[in-house]
Amino acid sequence: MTTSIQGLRRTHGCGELRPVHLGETVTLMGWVSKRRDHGGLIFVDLRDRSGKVQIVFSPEINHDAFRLAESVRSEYVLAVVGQVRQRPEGTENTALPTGEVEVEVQSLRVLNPAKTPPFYIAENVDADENIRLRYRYLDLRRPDMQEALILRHRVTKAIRDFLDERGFLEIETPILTKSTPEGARDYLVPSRVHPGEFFALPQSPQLFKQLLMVAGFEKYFQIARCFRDEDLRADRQPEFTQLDMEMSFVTREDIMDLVENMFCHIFEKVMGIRLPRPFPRITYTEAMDKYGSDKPDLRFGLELTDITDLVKDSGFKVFAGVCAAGGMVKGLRVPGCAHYSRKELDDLTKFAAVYGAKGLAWMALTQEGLKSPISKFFKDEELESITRRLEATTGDLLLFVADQPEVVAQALGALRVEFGKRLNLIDPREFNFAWVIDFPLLEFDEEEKRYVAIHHPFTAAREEDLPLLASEPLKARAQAYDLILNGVEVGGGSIRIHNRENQEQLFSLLGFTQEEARDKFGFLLDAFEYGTPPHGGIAFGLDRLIMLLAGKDTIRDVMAFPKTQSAADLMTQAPSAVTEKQLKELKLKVETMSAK
RNA sequence: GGAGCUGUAGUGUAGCGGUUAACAUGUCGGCCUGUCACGCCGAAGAUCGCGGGUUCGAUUCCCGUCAGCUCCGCCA
Repeated sequence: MTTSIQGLRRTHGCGELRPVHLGETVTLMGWVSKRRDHGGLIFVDLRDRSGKVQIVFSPEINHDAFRLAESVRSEYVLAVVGQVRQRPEGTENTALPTGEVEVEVQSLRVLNPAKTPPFYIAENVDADENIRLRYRYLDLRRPDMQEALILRHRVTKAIRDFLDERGFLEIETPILTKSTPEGARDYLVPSRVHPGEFFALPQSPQLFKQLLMVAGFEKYFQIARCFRDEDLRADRQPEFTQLDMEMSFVTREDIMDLVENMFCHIFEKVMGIRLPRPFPRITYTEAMDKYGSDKPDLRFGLELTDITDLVKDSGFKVFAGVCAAGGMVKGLRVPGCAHYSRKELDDLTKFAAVYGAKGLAWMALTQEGLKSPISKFFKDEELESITRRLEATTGDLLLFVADQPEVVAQALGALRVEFGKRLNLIDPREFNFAWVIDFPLLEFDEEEKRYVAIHHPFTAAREEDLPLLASEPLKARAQAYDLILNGVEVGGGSIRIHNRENQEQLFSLLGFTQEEARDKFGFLLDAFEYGTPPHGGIAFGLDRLIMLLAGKDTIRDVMAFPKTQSAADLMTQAPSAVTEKQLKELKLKVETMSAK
């Protein structure tokens, strides 16, 4: 019995068969999704990439095939030749696109048997992530994983078509590149030819794409793998994919306009959805004030309210003290939660504590009046003005955080999102795009006692804010923009610095000596002296975007072979130790070998 | 670096200071010609993640450790 497909040629995908194929003799190849053995009649759901179809084995059609089918099990790989026929009246399966027809099998070839898989190959597996990742090739056999990766292909295809149409060139940049300061930790690759020296894997193609602008390519894009050796999250993997773009002779408006058009194209082609344009814009300051986040989820309200001015002179020392120390007090009105128990409120306090809040004050507007452990510290008119400011009504719970502005934003911003979910204020079908603009150029890093770039060190300041760089650098705004979707940052970019003087000025603000700047970025500074066009660009986290389109909670579900939270590949067992010989060639010594 | 959750037949779960460790599903055997979560009968399948402690006795309580996940820090 051969296990090759010699002499056979697949004619259809399992999921393609319809009544129009009635009477046709077809050859199908695929996996056994399910076998139902009735003794004298065997049904098999045969699955391939295109879907499933029921095939029927009967001793009256082909006795040998029937006998062989008795030995077939889940995930066996079969080739069958048979005739498409109408299912008998009343036995159609409306749950299956192919449910009106079935294939009466005339001959069967078992191309490969299969061990019993460690979990079901089905739509909704509840299998342990451990097992899914270890047997990733089986996990990826599941229809919803296949759909996610097919969706991913269609998105990248739509992107390439769109950008090609507009004169963009896809150009590759090095994976083995130079380690640079700033930003994330680099993944390092030792050089055998240059012992003791290392390449770094790119955190992004940033510098190369700017140099492509210097080179005169004018419109560049790349679907680029990027690497960052930082701790993982549901939406962060050590290697991930960016849609990276850069353009010459453009303004911020040009870029934003192009990007909006591109997303409309993607959504129309892939999702069949027409996005409203233009995308709303919100300044960084407004986002932080109203939502406590630079990537607010705008699908629901629950805005934060500043009450610093109302409480700074109050008798409540906690609030007044924080205000006197340069802090602020903000409140969040949670509709209909005045009934929260002591325990629920304690849990909210713990929730806020994760984000650094030292406490969480609350007021409940119950039927019996205002309940709050802190109300006794306020005069009636103060309570009155607070509840009025928050537009509170009976049944509402008011939550307050008093702290430095960053802590208040983080803690209340997180509570806002939490209640958005708890109170079902979010429409899961909505795709809410927005731009966040006018980010500050710099922030002060308390640990390193120096300025650091919020976007990256190549971002240009807004023209009108250039003078501020010398006087009050923290007040200078950047020509930077982030694209957010449903509270997730899906992309960010900026107009870049394109002359040596401005770039050197920024490096010096960041605390680089001239020598350091020349050592790390000399090639860029040099390039700026050979006729560099004004340019700017943007990069998108492709994995995150696909995750949102696919309705998944983690980018692992839209990547073929992701890593665990400890940055390991459970299938290949990477990373792993290397031989002494390999180390020797690289002139490397490993200090401690943890025995695994 | 830190916090939390999870870890029990292949898989998903239940359980409890003393059990023959339960249920579903899968697997294996038997029966079954219209099922599609097929049905019926039967069987096998567990070092209760690992190590230590408390206890007469630990899967259960405590400590540690490993793995996975979520989050903070970190990261655009």
